[in-house]
Amino acid sequence: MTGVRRRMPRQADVARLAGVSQATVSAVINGRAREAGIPEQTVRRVEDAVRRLGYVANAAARSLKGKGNRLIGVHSFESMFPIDQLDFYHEFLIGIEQQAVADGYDLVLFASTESADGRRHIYRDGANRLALADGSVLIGVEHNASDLARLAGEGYPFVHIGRRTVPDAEISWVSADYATATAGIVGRLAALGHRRIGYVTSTERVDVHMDKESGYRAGCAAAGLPELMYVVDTAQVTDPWLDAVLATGVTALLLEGAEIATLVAALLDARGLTVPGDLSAAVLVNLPAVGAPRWSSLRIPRNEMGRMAVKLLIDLLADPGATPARHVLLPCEQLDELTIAPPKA
Amino acid sequence: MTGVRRRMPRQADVARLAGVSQATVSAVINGRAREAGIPEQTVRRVEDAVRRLGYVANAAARSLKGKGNRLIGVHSFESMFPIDQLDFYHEFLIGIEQQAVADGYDLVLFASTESADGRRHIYRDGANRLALADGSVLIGVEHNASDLARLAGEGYPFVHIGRRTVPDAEISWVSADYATATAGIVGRLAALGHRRIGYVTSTERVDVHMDKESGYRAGCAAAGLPELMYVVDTAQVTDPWLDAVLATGVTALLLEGAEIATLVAALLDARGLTVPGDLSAAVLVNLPAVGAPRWSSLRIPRNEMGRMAVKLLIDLLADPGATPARHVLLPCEQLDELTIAPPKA
DNA sequence: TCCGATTGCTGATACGAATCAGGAGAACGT
DNA sequence: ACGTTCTCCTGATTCGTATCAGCAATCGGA
Repeated sequence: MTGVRRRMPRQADVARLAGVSQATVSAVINGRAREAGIPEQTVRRVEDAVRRLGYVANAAARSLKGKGNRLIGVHSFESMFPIDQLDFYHEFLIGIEQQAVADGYDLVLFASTESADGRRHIYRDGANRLALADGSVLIGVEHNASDLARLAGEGYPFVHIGRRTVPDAEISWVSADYATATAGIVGRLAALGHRRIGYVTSTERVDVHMDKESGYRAGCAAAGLPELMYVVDTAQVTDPWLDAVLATGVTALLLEGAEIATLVAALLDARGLTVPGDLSAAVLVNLPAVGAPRWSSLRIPRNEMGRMAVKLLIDLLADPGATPARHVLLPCEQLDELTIAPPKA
Repeated sequence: MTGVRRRMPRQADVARLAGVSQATVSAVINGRAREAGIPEQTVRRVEDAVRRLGYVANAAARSLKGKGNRLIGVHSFESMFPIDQLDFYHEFLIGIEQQAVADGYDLVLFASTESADGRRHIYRDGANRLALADGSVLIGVEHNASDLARLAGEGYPFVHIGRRTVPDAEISWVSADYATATAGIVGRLAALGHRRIGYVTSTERVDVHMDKESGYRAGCAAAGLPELMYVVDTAQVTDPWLDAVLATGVTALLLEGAEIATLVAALLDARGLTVPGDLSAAVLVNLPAVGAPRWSSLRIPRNEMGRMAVKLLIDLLADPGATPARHVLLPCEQLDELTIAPPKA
């Protein structure tokens, strides 16, 4: 830094130099000169003074006056830049940033609310940090239903990435359309000739799981197939369990997540069964692009979700009165058919 | 959202609820309660009201009054989350976020200043957007010397990631110590027996390049070797050029960046020369962890640089008066010796 | 010549928080 | 009983900008 931080010139200084009032300077600077009926002459005098003094508008004062400060908050319930899941938040952020740029908003990453255990809270000292921004996009795998409910109750505008239902609160969200995607996979398997398609899901029945479940049911119904659901936690995925599953005559399995998939793969491998030779399978999450075993799985449109969340939020901000919660489902592609094939004859 | 979006509560609202004056609320909130002789009783009443209303200080008003708002800006001259260079900004951001969390600051990503051509400016409509944050960390490959000089001239506190010299302005920065790293590689090559070590650098002589050059010179001087510099732009990296280079009897080459390295590799390959069998080589940048050809190269401590930039900035903020610019060089490791070997006998 | 409209501004005020001078009331000393 | 000190606050003002009501001067028309 070169100089001492000398007092910045303000509109009053410009006004004095140009021989007009501060209000006139404001009008000229904000391009309201015509509208305010200020002649070219005066405009030039003011612009000249601005240049001579190197006047720069004070952002704080400006946003204090104006309604918002064109700041969109981004809050996650975990560290935003985790080293081990590089692409998880990253892709959402790309989308969020793109849309923010497009609409002329800046982003505030709320990081300061991390407690000793690494979890992040919206409220600190009982105060809502997010309120600093005009509105916020929340991302989080973890639930923090009470924070969410409170936030919604306060009427603070926010959009959640990922469907979230919280008792006593209507929350706006953007989500991937898991239901349709899951139904689509069931349909695809049915078209290939599968008649008994199983669905292995997790015991934590969070919103995402419920979406997939309803998609599975819809898919089975549409294809006239029986529902064969297996609700397990990872500790239960053992040989006897697999025996029981296979005994039901399934020729294809939908698997909830990477962990279950890995376990099932190991068990199948141990008894010499191949995928998709002996059994078709698809994993209902977005597996990382690189990484050991490849599966038929889903592509979650993270970038689009980020973009849409910001769009939705800006909509919400523009809407002055009370707004019902809004929801957007984005199509979720099936990635490929690596581990899907017609049933064994 | 459930409720109508009511006006954000202000200190006056808190005051009314707590049955005190706005001034008292301000004192309590700023921890000046003792000092102002406000009894525990009243403090608790105020804190209670704050909590009940979900009051949060208005950042604009606060910074208008000359107080900080615990916001650190991050500004890059290009898009912060570019798809093609996933790890470039990302690692800096990890470091920046970590340090910000540690010191209880939030981050503002200044994205809104993107012009149609995708470049980002600090000034928009003549106003310094960054002024919203207490200080900023700037990252950028691109130069925008005039913006930087202006910012420095205004006395706005910022730290640049990457060494930047700008005429007529003293800029604080954090940089990788390219000079020492380069000298180290020269030394290592000399120790392996190389007597003629060439240095291929780019015609854009920006600060980073100058650092490496001085390291190269220092390394040569220390080892008593001649300086063999080749300043080229990529269009010049052709067969005749390589002939000329090899004619000088070099047994090892330092290469400025990935692009030059790729071109040189292709030319060497075409004439059946191997690296490091026939020629040792090292690339003086941080090559991506994954990607086709592996080279001996540098590891730039991006995480640490991000952390240090924030630390430095917070120091700067704490220092009230005029501060001379501060500079930090972080050690920059040589990654490995993949393409370095003793000279051919 | 007087009325109304238009031009070209200005003064006052609000935004929300911080700060400072000061003041009411209680407690204490003499 | 009266001055002094303390405790616990409050009112008024400030930061720099935006906005709005309004005003003086000029002009056009009848």
